[in-house]
Amino acid sequence: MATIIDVAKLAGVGIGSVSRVINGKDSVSDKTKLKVNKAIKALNYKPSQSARSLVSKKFNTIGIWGTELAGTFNSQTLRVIDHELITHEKHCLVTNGDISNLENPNVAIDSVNDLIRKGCDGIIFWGTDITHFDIAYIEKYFPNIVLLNNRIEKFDQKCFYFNHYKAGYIAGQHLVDNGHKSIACITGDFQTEDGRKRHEGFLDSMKDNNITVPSEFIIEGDYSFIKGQEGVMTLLKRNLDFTALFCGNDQSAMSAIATLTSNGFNVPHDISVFGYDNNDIAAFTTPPLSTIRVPFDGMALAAVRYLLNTCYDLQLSVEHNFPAELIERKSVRNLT
Amino acid sequence: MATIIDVAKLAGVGIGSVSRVINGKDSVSDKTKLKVNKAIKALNYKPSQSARSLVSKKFNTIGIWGTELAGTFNSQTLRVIDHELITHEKHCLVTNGDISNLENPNVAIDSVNDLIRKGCDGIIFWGTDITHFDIAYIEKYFPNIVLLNNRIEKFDQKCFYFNHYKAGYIAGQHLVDNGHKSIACITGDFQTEDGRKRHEGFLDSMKDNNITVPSEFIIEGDYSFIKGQEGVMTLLKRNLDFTALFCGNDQSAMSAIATLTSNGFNVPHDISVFGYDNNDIAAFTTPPLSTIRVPFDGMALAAVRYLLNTCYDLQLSVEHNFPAELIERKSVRNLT
DNA sequence: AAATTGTTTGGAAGCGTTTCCAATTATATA
DNA sequence: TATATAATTGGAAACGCTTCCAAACAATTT
Repeated sequence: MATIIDVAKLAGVGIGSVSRVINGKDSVSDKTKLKVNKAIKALNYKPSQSARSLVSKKFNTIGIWGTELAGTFNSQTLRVIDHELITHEKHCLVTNGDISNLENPNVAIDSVNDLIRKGCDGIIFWGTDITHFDIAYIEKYFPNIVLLNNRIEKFDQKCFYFNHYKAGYIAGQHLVDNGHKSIACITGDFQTEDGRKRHEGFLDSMKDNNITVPSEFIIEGDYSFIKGQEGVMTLLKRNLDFTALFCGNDQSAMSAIATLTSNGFNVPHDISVFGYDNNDIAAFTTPPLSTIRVPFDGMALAAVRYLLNTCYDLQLSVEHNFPAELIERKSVRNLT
Repeated sequence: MATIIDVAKLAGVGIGSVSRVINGKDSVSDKTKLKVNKAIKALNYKPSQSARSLVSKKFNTIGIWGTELAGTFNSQTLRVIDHELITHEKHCLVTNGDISNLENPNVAIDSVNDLIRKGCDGIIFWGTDITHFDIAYIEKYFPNIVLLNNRIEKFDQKCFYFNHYKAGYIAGQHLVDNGHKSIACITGDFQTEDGRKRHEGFLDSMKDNNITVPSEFIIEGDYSFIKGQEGVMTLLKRNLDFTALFCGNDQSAMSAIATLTSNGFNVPHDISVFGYDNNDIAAFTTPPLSTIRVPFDGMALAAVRYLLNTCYDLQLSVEHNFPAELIERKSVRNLT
C-alpha cells in the first residue's frame, strides 16, 4: 500500500503539498496539483482512514443504532440512509441495539459507546427502544445525534417523527365515515410511544363521534403477525359483535385478515379491517388493505440529512413535516 | 478523552504496561494489572480505534456488501450477522452495493474498495448481484471474503448457499404428489443464479413425472409483489387451464393469491399456490402459504463465523450444509 | 554469595496522516 | 530596479496506539 510519502517522492514534492491537493483546501499551484495527481494515479494511492481520523478526529462515518433493524420491514429505511451517506462519501456503521440483555441494564448505553469509540461522527437512533433518559445522557457528551421515528421534546429539532395521534384519528374517522359503529382493535405496542399515540388518536375519533369502545373490544398487540392472529382468536372467542377491526400495523392486519378468513368470515363483507404503515405488503393482502401511509423513507432521508449538516457543515435541505395520508383499498366495506 | 498516557501516569506505570493489560497478551504482574485497571476505570478510558488500527492494521470491523439490503425481507439476516459480530466485539460496516449506476461500470468494485479503504478486516458479499469476475478480481488483493447466498465454484469454501435446484425439485414434486398435472409458474429472477436454479429443479421434477409445462404457462418474475400480480393477470388473460401455481418466492406468491382471489378464484380450491423462502409473511397469507423453507439465518451465521475465523484466528464451528425443507400449509389442494 | 535463568518493565520508534510555521518563490507596486 | 506583498512550498510535530528491546527485578541453581 502506497503512503503519502511515496506519492510525495514520486511527484517530487513535499508531503504537505500532497495532503493539500488531496483535501483541496489550501492553495496549490496547478503545476504541483498535476504532478501529485499523476503520482496518485500511478501508485493507486488511497489515504488511510485510520491515520486521517487519528489526527483530524473525523471518521466520515455515521452510526445507526436501532432495534428496529430486527423488524422485518425496515430494510428500505436502511437503504435510504445508506444511499444518502454514499452520495456524500460517508459510511454507515450499524448496530442492532439489542437491549434484551437483562443482566446488564446499561446495554443500550454500552452499545452506543462502542459505536462512538469505533469512530463515528454522528449517530441515528432509530426507533423508540432507547429511553429518553439514556438519550439525554448520551447527548451530553455526544451531541451529534438524531432520532428517527421517535420524539423527545427536549430535542425536537433532532427528532424526525410522524404524528401518530393524528393518523390514528384519521383511521378511526374513516371507519366511522363508512358507517361503522362497532369497532374492535388490535393495537400497536403500548410499550412504544407511537403505539400509544395512534391508539389515543383512534379513541378520540370515536369519542368525537359518540361511539364507545368497550374494553373487551380492545386487544393489546405488539405489531407482530402472531399477535394479529391471536388477537382475532380472542375477539372471536369473546363472541363480540363488531363490523370493523383497526389494527396497529399492517402486519397484524394481514394476519388478522388471514385468521378471520380461515374462520369463515369474509373481509370486508362481514368484517372490515384497517391497517397502519402502508408497508410493502399492504397492497397485496387478500383483500388489499386500507391503511395509513407513514412516510418512512422521507423521514429517514430528512434525519440523515440533518445529521450530515451538523456533522460536516453541509447545507442539505431538511424536511420536518410528515403528514398522514389515508390509503383506501378494499378491506373496508361501506355500510351506509 | 483520556489517552493511554493519562492512564499510565495515573497508574504510575509505563505506557507499555498499560497496552499490555489492555490487550492481555504479554505477561504483566497482578500488581500492575490492578493499578492499570483502576486507572482505566477512573478515567473512563477507551482506546482509540483509529490509533490502534493505524499500527496494528486490524479494524475489528466486517463489511457487508449487498444489494439485498434493498429487499424488504432481509433485515433478519443483517440482525443475525450483527449479533454475532457484537458477540465477538466486532463492528459491522454496511454498504448497499447499488450497482444500477450505468455510467460507471465499476460501481461494484469501487464501492467494495471504499469499504476496504474505510477499514474492514473482511467482507461479506451478500447476494448474487456482484459478478464472478469482480469477485475474483477483488479476492486477489483482499482474500478475506465470504459469499452469502451465492456460489462461485472456485471459492466453494467461502460460499454459503442453498441448493436451490433441489428445493425447486421438491416443490414441483410436492405439487405432483397432490395430483396436480397442469402447473403454471411465476418464476424468480432469471438474472440471478438462484432464480434460475430453482426453476431448473422444478422443471426437472416435471420432466421426471412426464409432465410438460408449455412455455405460455411460465412467466418470468423478479421476486416482487408487483410481478406476482402482473403474472397472474397475464396468465388469466391467456385463458390457460392450470390447477397449481409455483411462485419464485413468497412475496410473488402472496400477491398472486391476492390477485387470484380478487378475480374470483378461490385458493386453494380452484387454484393451488406454492411459494418459496418461508419468510415471515408465509404463515399469514390468506390462506397460509405452503412453501420451501430457506434457512437464511443459519447461512448468515455460518458465513460470519467463517469470516471471523479467517480474520481473527478463531475456531468457531461453521455449518456448511443447509438442507431444503418443505413447509405444508393451506395453499395447496390435494386433488387425489 | 554468586551466577544463571526467567519475568516484568519503561519508553523509543513507528504507523500514515493533517496542520502548522518558517522559508521560498512569484507577483504587484513604487 | 528595489521593495512590499501574496502565493506556494517543505517538512517537523502531533495524533494515540502497538511493538520491540534493553534494563531492572525476581526466582532458581550452583
